[in-house]
Amino acid sequence: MDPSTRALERSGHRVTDARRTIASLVDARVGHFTAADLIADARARRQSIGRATIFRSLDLFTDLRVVERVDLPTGEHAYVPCEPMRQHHHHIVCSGCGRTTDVADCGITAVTEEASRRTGYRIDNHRLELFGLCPPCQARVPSDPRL
Amino acid sequence: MDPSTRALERSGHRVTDARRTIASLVDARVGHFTAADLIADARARRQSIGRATIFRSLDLFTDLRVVERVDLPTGEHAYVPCEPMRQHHHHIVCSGCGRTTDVADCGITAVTEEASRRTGYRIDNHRLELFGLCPPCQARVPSDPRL
DNA sequence: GTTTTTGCAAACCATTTGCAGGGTC
DNA sequence: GACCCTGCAAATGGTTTGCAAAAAC
Repeated sequence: MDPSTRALERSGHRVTDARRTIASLVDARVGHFTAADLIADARARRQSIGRATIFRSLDLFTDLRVVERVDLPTGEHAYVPCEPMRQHHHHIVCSGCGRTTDVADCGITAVTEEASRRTGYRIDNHRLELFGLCPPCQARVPSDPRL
Repeated sequence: MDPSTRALERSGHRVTDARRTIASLVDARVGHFTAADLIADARARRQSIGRATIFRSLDLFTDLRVVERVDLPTGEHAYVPCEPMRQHHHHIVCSGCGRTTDVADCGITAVTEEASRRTGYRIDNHRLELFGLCPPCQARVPSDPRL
């Protein structure tokens, strides 16, 4: 059974056709995607799922940590598939192909502690998103910043 | 002359009533605010400014680095007033009062380098946002996580 | 059988655009 | 006077909601 379905069951949510379909659309995706992308995917597959259901399921999957929401530099709201196991991590988003890679804590704790020391804030939460080019995209276009 | 106006002049943009008004609305704000907030503020002051002008001016002020856009954990798009001088910095947003404080590089460069080493990505850009409680808000509510 | 979920359509909200008139340099 | 900027209203795009029917447990 796939992780999304298992997450649904464990959390007491119902396993429905729509949710199964959406989970498989998410699995088929490479890199980040938007709700609109999934809506288009569903239509392309001729699997009719209401727009509202897509949004509702993405919310649910976000709660279950099957996906995570990221805000792209453009302000667009996107989602990335996400290992539910991993506790705390960040995403590197490739601006070439959109693929994302998770990275665990790389010393960010030291940064938040330093910031806290400097400002007196009690820091409860942070968001770190990294943007760049993944190795294949670097190889493909060594010098061209677009794609 | 206030910094926003100076920024307009230096950049060759016209200094208009609408822009002056919006600059003063921004100055009057404490903490982060949305475009909708400014629209409401303008209406409250009975200074009629078209919605479109607010959006256009906020875009312009963002380019001029008079304000900066942040994405709140809720996904809301907000703006924070911002020292145009400071080159690279991040924001700490208080979840109590919304106030924000700038912090310069606190070792984040080491983090991005480490992430790059681990993943092979060429990291071009990053976004770090910190959320927590500012000192006054900690004092006001030592134990209550809300406000 | 009860409760949750879906699909639809409409509502909603934030943001953008086209364009004619008005203001700034 | 030329060009930039504004306001308006309409278009747009993304997201949410109410509700009755359908599905899951």
